[in-house]
Amino acid sequence: MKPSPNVRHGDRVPRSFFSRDTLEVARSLLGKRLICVQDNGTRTGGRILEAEAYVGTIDLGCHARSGKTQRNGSMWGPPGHAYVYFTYGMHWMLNFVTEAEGRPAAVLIRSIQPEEGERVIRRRRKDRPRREWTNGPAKICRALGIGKAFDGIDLCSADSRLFVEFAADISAHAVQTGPRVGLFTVPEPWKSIPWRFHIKPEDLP
DNA sequence: AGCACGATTAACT
DNA sequence: GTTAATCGTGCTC
Repeated sequence: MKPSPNVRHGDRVPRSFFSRDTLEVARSLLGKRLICVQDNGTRTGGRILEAEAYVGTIDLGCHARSGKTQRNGSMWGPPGHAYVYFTYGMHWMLNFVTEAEGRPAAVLIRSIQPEEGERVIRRRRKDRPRREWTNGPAKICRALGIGKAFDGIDLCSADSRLFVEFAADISAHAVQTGPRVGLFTVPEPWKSIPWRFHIKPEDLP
C-alpha cells in the first residue's frame, strides 16, 4: 500500500487497509507491527515478516472452500477483524479478514520479528532460542497469547487488544514470494500458486 | 455416533 | 530427514 503522506509510524492501520484485494493486503502487511494487549495489560508484538493470502470459495486451499461453518464464520464478516482457528489438535492460527463483508478471505500471519514484551515472549516460548520464538503461525499465537478469545475481534476499534501499526516502509524489491506452506492435499493450481509473501529480517528498515 | 484429517511443531535419528 | 503429539471440525454412515 502506498502510505498517504500524513500517516505516521505508530498509527493504527485503518479498516480501509483490510478492505482491499487480499494479495495486496498480504504484501503490504510485511514490515508493519502487530501488537497484542492482554486483559492484564501485558503487551507483546513485532514486525510482520511473512504472510499468506487465502481467497474465497474458489481457492481450494482456503477454509472457505466448503462454505460457511461455525469455525470459519469470521471470514465472512467485515474486514479488519481477526479469524483465529484451531488445528492439529493443539495449535491456534491468526488471520486478518480482508475484502468486503460477505466475501470470505483472509491473510494468515506466519512470522514476525519480536520487538515488544520480549521477556513475556521468552517465557511463553519456554526459553527456546530467540529465532524460534515467532517463526511460525502457531508459534506467534503461543508467544503473543492469542487463542479462541481473539476470534472475530475488531482490529480497527479504538480500544482493540489486537491491532496493526504502520512502521517504516520496506523496499519493494525485498519482498519474496512462493507457494503457500502446508497445503499437502490441496489440488493445483491452488497448491502451488505463489500467494506467500515474505521478507528477511535484515531487510527491515 | 464414528472417523479421517489438518494453513504445525518439537523431538527424534 | 522422519514422525509422534493431540483434538476440534466436518463429512459419512
